[in-house]
Amino acid sequence: MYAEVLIEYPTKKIDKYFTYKISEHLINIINVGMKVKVPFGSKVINGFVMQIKNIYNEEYELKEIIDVVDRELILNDELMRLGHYLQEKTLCPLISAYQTMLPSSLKIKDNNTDYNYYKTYLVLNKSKDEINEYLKIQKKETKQTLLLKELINTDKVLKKDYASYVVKALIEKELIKEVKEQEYRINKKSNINLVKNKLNEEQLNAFNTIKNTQNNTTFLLEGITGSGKTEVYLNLIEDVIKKGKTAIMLVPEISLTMQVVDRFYEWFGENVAIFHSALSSGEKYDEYLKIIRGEVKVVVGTRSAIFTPLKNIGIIIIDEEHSDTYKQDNMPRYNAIDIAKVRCEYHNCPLVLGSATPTLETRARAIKGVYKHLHLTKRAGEGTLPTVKIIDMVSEIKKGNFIFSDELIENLNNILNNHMQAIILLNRRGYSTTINCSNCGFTYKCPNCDITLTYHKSTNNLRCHYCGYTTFKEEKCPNCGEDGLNYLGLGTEKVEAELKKIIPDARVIRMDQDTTTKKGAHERIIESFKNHEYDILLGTQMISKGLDFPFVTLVGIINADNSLNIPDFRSNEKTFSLLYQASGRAGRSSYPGSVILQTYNPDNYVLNCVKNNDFNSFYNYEMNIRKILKYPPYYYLVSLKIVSSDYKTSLEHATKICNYLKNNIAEESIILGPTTANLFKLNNNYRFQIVIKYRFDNKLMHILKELDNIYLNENKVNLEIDIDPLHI
DNA sequence: AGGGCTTCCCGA
DNA sequence: CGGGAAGCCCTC
Repeated sequence: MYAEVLIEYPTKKIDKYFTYKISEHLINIINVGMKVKVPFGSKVINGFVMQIKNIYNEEYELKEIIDVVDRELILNDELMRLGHYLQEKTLCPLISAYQTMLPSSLKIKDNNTDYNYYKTYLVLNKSKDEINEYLKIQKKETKQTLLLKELINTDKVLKKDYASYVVKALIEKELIKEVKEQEYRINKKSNINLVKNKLNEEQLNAFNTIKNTQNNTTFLLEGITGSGKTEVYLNLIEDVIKKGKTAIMLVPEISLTMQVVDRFYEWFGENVAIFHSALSSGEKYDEYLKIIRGEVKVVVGTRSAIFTPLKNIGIIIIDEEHSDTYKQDNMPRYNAIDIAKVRCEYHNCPLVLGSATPTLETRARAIKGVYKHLHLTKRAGEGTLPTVKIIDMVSEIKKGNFIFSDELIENLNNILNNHMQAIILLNRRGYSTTINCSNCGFTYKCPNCDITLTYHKSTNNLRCHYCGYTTFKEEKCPNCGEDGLNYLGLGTEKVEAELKKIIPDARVIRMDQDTTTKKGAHERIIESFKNHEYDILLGTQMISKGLDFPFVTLVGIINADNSLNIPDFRSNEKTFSLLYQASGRAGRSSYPGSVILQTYNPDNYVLNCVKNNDFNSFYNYEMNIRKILKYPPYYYLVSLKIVSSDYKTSLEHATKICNYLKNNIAEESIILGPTTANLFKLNNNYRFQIVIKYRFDNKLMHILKELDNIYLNENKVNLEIDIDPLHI
């Protein structure tokens, strides 16, 4: 017997099958989809068995498969197919497709690590009668006799709960022994006192419509913030489980969605596996084992959870479907929504996309009838939508208010007096975004990237938010030596400092990338804010998503136009969704909420749509722009980035590729570029970009594949092709 | 990817 | 002529 093996080097150059002999003792063990250890060149490396064959015309002598890495963790038929789909759609090496589908703990180089987690228990080593006999002849009660009695009653106890010398003595007397049992690191039980909120009419309607669908329809569940989408999901999954099937639910970022996850544990307890990058590799391994052993019915996780090998899937739900975390921005550049569609087709089950602010693409499809459109227009429970007020910062600055408007301060003070809570959003971390010298014009810039460095006051250093370059800040200008350094631009750190000056009594907690680097930091911040240990939660966009705090009645948004000025065709959409979602954090319980939106463009259409809670108007306005400018959903996009450490090489190849495309792709398709990419210099690499806009182009994929192959063998230039990019 | 082998360039 | 860097090719 012979096996075709795909080697675990994620390079396109060796992304092909290598034939190995299967030795006698492995013939009945090795299966398609298994991970095996093989000799490759001078090394021993892991690979996946892709095919098994009976015959091989011996062109040259074959090597033998050394061993099987794991007998349980294998790619099933569905995942094997998905791998080919990924390769085809994203032009990635097949091996990287399979690598993203399996948790990283399975990619370890040496396979001597046992990821299984054991607990040691103590059990009796003799019959209970014998032990009773022994106890009778003991004169007095000791720790040893107590443990023996305990074991007569309960059969088994945890070793670590008892003093080691007691255990040791009893083991030496051969009265008890140790047993090791494999345990899962994460073990949650469902809540017996679970309160299930009654669904309102709209929720019930959505629930019933989806529940009664037995084919692979895609639904858009468009529900305003606080309309109780999660309750609909929970009921749907409960129903699917009743039917003996399983479910996957994707969320943007688990650490920010812990509130939702806890709700899942309450409902489904040990039937839930969670799956996200913040798990330790051991935890990840355990959760994966539960899934592969068929011990869980529900998987809740981030992007990569879409690949978990649940069998007999009855529904896939993607919450906050507009989130850009569903698209991976390195190889393979896949979108979890596309994968979900393929899997739903395979299992012939419904796909639910939920959001208050779906992407224009999704909504357009729903309106066209490609997806089934369901609406939740009312807040569940007692909540009402907040009132939004736009503040013109141009006139505030004339009054000397550079960061906070009078009205925001006044409202914050009211919040404190009424023992309520507030959220302040500023979508930029650090202290100030630029430091420059008023004397000579010097600006701190990243030596590797084409960007100014952000000043972080707490650590007194300057950082590049793209490549991580860090340097210390001098007291005087490093260029002219004068005392002329100015701090321009606003970050969360500075807002925090200002807030402490203006409202010294307020207890402020800041949440951004800098305060959440440690494991569990998100949860701690959210928990302590929920427990009202703080009055104000200040943070970047990570505080805008899905959080539910009943006492938050004010949301303040500083520099609401920040993200409008990013040069990307989606910046309006991103801004609308960020501000709308952030606003939705206010007034989620019986206390009415309000939102203060500070901007330098008070007349901006997008901001006024946020103010009026009017997604519909925003949608029509933005669709019109997309139509005129020929962007999605009217056109599809492909982005090609040409990257080289040498400026000239990069430009030359960009021009060459551009000409090649112009001569080969469909005439109606549009080519933009080559232009310098958004971050022209990144990590000392010069980046040019070409964008293709097309509607129908049956030659395009073939041409892209061809280009991709040509650039495999170029080592001075890299070509990165992104199909359906989220950003250009 | 990583190792081995070939090629090519420059100083002695 | 020799050595070292750079490029090329192979891995079942």
